Amino acid sequence: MGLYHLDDERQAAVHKIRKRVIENIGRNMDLYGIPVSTGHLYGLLYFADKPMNLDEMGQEMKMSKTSMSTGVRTLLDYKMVNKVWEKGSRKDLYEVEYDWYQSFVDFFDIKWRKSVESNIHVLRKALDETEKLRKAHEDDEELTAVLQEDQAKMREAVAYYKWLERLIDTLVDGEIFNYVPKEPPEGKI
Amino acid sequence: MGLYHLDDERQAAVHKIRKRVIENIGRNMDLYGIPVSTGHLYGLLYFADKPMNLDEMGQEMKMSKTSMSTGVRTLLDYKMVNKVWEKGSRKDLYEVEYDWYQSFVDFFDIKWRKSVESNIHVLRKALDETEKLRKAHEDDEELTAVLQEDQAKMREAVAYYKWLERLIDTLVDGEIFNYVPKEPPEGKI
DNA sequence: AACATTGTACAGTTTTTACTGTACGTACTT
DNA sequence: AAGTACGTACAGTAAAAACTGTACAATGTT
Repeated sequence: MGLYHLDDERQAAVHKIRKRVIENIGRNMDLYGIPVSTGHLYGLLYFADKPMNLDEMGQEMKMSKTSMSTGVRTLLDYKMVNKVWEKGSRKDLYEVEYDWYQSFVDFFDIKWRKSVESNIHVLRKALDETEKLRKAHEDDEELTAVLQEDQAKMREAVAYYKWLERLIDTLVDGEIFNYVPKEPPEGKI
Repeated sequence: MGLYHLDDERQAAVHKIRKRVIENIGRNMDLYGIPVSTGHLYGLLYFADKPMNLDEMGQEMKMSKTSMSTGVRTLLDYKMVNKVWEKGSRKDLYEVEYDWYQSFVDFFDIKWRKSVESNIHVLRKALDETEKLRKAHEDDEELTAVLQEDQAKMREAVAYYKWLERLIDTLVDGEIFNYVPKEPPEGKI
């Protein structure tokens, strides 16, 4: 973590402060459906002042290299960390994506959009089948009533998901920042 | 589910269509950190044409009443279902919140906001401690460099979380729908 | 007051998820 | 080509989460 040139006491003090932040980040990362330990890994990388390799991570996290491998892969899938190329080193190096706004957007673009698309697809298909069934039994008033109810609900659902898609679009194209602007960090310049 | 007056074949056809939708909703519900089975429960309630009690749910889901109880509680916490009062019945009745936009907003207002607040709190505290540590060792250039780096990162993080708070605000106060408007459901009037 | 019904706390079980160690494929080095 | 270093697939183990059955408190009924 690049602070081993400090004397032990001061190093420990820095570590202690970082640790609480890292653990909090890790804990809250379950919002993204990410295991706590992978969240910790993220936190570790967040404070690292240079890209890390799997062995270094394992050492710091006191976990197996295999776990680091899978953890990093998860974070890569979410684009929360990036692979870094460094001449000389044969090891793969990773660093966090420091643009958290981008990470937030990517999360929705990756996970939520997939879910939304799948839901719309299934609903469209169900609407189709419902319509067929309805037409095949137009004389059956009870059935018609049930099917129309279902159709109304499913059309509402599709409308909602399409809204969600548009919302994700405004995130991805950055338009959201016109509505809800970023502000510069507070504190000394 | 209110369709037992239909003949068996047609009833089965309706069930089959609903089932796939329900399962998809359930599966995608893990985005909210909700167990798949609770997602299914939600789907069941979604298609129910009247509020259900725990025994009915257990029967349909082929699961224990205890599980229904905890499942419903989870959904209540997220405001995805509402408790309904019906004179006569001693049993508690529940129905889904059909306003999915509202459910979406509530989810962020409840889960994300809590997380954001906790993160800001921890970061502010860490920034404080960092500042104290820095002032106590102003002669130590190495330490100062490390701490300033950490401070810069944490201030960025706070700025991001404050943005997230404002985003959630626009969801909660409904302003988001001025930017990304709802559209009426498609299909026949 | 005795009895019945309902929801849930809690302990125990099952199922799922996270983690580890080994073994191996790939790619670089000599 | 043999040797070495690296990342990950895979099988097994440990830990966590979901689920069930029983017991009981709260509330309503007779």
